[in-house]
Amino acid sequence: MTVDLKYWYLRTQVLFSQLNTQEICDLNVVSCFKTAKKNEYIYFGGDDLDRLYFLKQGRIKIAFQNEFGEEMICEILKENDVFGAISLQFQKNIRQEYAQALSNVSLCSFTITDFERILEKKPHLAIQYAKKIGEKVTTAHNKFADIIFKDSRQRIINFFKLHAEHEGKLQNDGSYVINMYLTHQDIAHFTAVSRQTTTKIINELVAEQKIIYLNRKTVIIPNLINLL
Amino acid sequence: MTVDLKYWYLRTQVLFSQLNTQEICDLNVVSCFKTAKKNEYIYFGGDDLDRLYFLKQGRIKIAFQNEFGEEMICEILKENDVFGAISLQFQKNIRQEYAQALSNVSLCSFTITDFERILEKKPHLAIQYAKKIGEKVTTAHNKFADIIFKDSRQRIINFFKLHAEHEGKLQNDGSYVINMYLTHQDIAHFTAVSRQTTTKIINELVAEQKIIYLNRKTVIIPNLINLL
DNA sequence: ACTGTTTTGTCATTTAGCTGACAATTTATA
DNA sequence: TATAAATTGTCAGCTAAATGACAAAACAGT
Repeated sequence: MTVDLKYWYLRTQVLFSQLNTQEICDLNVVSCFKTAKKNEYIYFGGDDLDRLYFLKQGRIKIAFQNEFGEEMICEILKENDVFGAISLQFQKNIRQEYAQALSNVSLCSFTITDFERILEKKPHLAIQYAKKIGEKVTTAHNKFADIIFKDSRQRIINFFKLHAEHEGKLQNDGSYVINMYLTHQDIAHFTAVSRQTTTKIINELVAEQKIIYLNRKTVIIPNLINLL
Repeated sequence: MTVDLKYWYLRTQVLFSQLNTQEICDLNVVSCFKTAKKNEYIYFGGDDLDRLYFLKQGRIKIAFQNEFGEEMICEILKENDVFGAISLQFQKNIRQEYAQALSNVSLCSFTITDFERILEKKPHLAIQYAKKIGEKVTTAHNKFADIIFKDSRQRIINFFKLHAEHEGKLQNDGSYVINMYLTHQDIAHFTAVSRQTTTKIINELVAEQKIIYLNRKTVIIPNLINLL
């Protein structure tokens, strides 16, 4: 990869957008660019416990598996999101967590020591980083409340709401068109509902015209308010 | 409060421990000290959405309520923990979250703008802060996996394990003595188990001698390995 | 167009844990 | 020390959703 392309990569990463060329250059010294194909693992279990990843393009999921291989999806991340050793510490207890590409992805990564060295020099970057991580806490707590307080139907409805907000393109008529790259099984893992129940509920929502599956990859939500 | 006492307060806060006197002095200008009695709310719903709190002493819980007033405990925090507007952004969607004192507490708080101004000048502090927040994400994700993968018994066992690690005093014989300031109801809210089931399971664990309730305020865990 | 694989659809059965209801016990307060 | 309040103990009945087991449909690769 050329140096120019590396500049461009980092410059267009929102978190790093306010750095000047010299600063970007400093970053490049220790940065590492990478692409991965759909379904590839970025890290799995004990891999790279000291690495921090910035998603440049594509979608990945952060998930856990239990001893029976059952999956639970914590987060679905898109461009400009960060994952990996986000607490900038070597993580021992994280062996059951992994990151897997949901599409072809491109990303860059740093070791936590390199990244910390950079943050030492760029307080503003450190603040932006702290904000990003803080948002993750809020997201996690909200998802938590969802699981505890809401039944399976409400959780799946909430999934479509969130997905419309993150992935949907708002049309003139107020509807959202969503590129649906997740299967029922994925949605089930994200909402902590069984696959069968997920299918049943989605079909109910389709029957109620609250969501429309044009095909397996395209969903329309005619009215987000009416969905809830 | 005297200036000297304020110094002491901040100096002994782990996060601020590496600052020199001048820097502490800078912090003091915008800091705000406060105490609260047991059961008092530090913030509730839409209160102080732009404030960040550092717990100096005591215990507080971060919890949510649903529309029926049912509670769910996200986190139980002790000295040196941080809470409130941790993402350093005015939080709109956080109205159902609140912080309540589980004991008499003392804490200091900053507005997010004041705190950010300080972080701008102290990159190291910003990094320490980011680490602290990062740990919250890990904690939340682990708790998540717990709720999804484990049954009520395992969740309650895990609660006692965590509580032993955070609150227990390790004895010579390998047992932990825990100051138990939480009721069955609190444990139920923390583990997302009903109060009745919590009581039943705790009594099972007591019968199995895995935990010993000396009285309602003192629990002994003879052997942490054996508990799991 | 054919064929294997993935995804979705459906249902009968089972179950973990909630709910409500009340008693017993412990702790706080007058 | 008496009384009220909070906490814990117990149980029968209920229910949301998981499970397992297939069938149908859609999709992907050749």
